[in-house]
Amino acid sequence: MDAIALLQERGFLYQSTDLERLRARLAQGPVTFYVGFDPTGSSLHIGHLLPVMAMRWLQQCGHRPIAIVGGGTAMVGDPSGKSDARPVLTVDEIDANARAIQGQLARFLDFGDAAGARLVNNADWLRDLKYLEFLRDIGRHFNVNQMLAAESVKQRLETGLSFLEFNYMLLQAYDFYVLYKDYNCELQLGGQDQWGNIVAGTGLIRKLTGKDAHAATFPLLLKSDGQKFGKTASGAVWLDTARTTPYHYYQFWRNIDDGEVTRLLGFFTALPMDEVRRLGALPSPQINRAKEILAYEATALAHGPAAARQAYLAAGTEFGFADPAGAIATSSAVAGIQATEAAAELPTTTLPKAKVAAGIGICKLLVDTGLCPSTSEARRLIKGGGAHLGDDRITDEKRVLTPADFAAGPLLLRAGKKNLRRIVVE
RNA sequence: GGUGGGGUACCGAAGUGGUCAAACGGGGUAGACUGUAAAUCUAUUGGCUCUGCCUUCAGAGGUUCGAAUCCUCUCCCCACCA
Repeated sequence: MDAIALLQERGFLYQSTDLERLRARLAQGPVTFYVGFDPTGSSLHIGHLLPVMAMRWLQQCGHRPIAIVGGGTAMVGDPSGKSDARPVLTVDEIDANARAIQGQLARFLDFGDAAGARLVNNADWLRDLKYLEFLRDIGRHFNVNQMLAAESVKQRLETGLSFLEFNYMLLQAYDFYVLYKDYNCELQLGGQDQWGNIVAGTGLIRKLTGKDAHAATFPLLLKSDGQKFGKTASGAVWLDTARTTPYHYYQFWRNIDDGEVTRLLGFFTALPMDEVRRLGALPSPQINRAKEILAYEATALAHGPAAARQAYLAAGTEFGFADPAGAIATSSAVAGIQATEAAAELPTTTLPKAKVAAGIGICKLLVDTGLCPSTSEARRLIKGGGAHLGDDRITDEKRVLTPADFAAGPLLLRAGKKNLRRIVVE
């Protein structure tokens, strides 16, 4: 299949170097391409996912992904599209982060055999750079006037940026050159805010080798109201299950705006596009089925079908299923899950018997279960009428739970509509 | 290096001796309405053993009955000049 057509149809392409040449090159045979990831955190989040999905498609089309973690560049800081410089990390932190990130990428990409995806750390060639040699061989090819014209730099010129940050473009261009030279990497992909840095790379390659490399960018993912995508209440939605449970991951996708459904199905699921368009166009209440499918598919990709199934059942048990009769056709595996098999896969907290016998304050319980970050927050929640025990609203913040409360079995403690915890005594 | 202006809660931004846990906006959370949506409206938004107490206004000292507000030193940022 024409990889360009596929990416275009799914909405992945924002801008690129000569598209027809790129298309022709991709049709010719396997192309090695790369995307840079920032190792300043130990986990990817949903904001990183768009490039990852694009890499996945390209790999399935027979091309070879390189994920490069900026171990060297992370020690510098990047002005692109950010109002502030990045934090500077130690070598050990960066290495640990890189390993964690590779583990997450492995769920989406095949790192398997020699022809599989690769993870490369640019520290391998940046750390030993000699300044004078770099200036002489690389620096001479950069025109400061052009660099200043780059949008990412322009913005920072208003607040000021250091020479060190300004150099980021050279380093990223150099990365591309090294990959081109040593890894036969012909294509760089990145967010649209990276465009300046990316074409700096193709420019450098042309000057140094006379050859043309390719480049393309992804659109910036924003919610329809212009807010940043992938942020929720508790911050980013992470791929690390310790930070964002599969259930919450599922819930993030399940609660997406109506208007985003088509776009997100295209980006974050592997469903055929005609189905994506059909699902995204579903009218008012049925659109919820499309969101369930999106949530299931996205969770299955990130955490596996078993976790996705559990999340789907847990959420459905709590909030109801959008299409229990299966009236809406879909090729998604979610169709095979019977709503009736809904087991209570709810997040559960177990309390020791002795603790309950002594009586446990409701505020303390809210905090212990992780539903509230502090006692004050728990009190506020209760005052605001957002705390429920089963179907009963909790009105007394001093309420103490005793064994009698558990006589009828496990209790369901809820903070707001969407956060709940099953409480079991043993 | 010089001169001037700044560093306030999640972010932006008021406050310039007591009435300041600190206006206002954004963001978050909760409630109502709904479709586990959006929009809207309302409440809330440092912590706690909560009619009170404790810790916050870059950091460290000091003045004062009392400081985010005054003084001293330190660190960082910005603008202009060199």
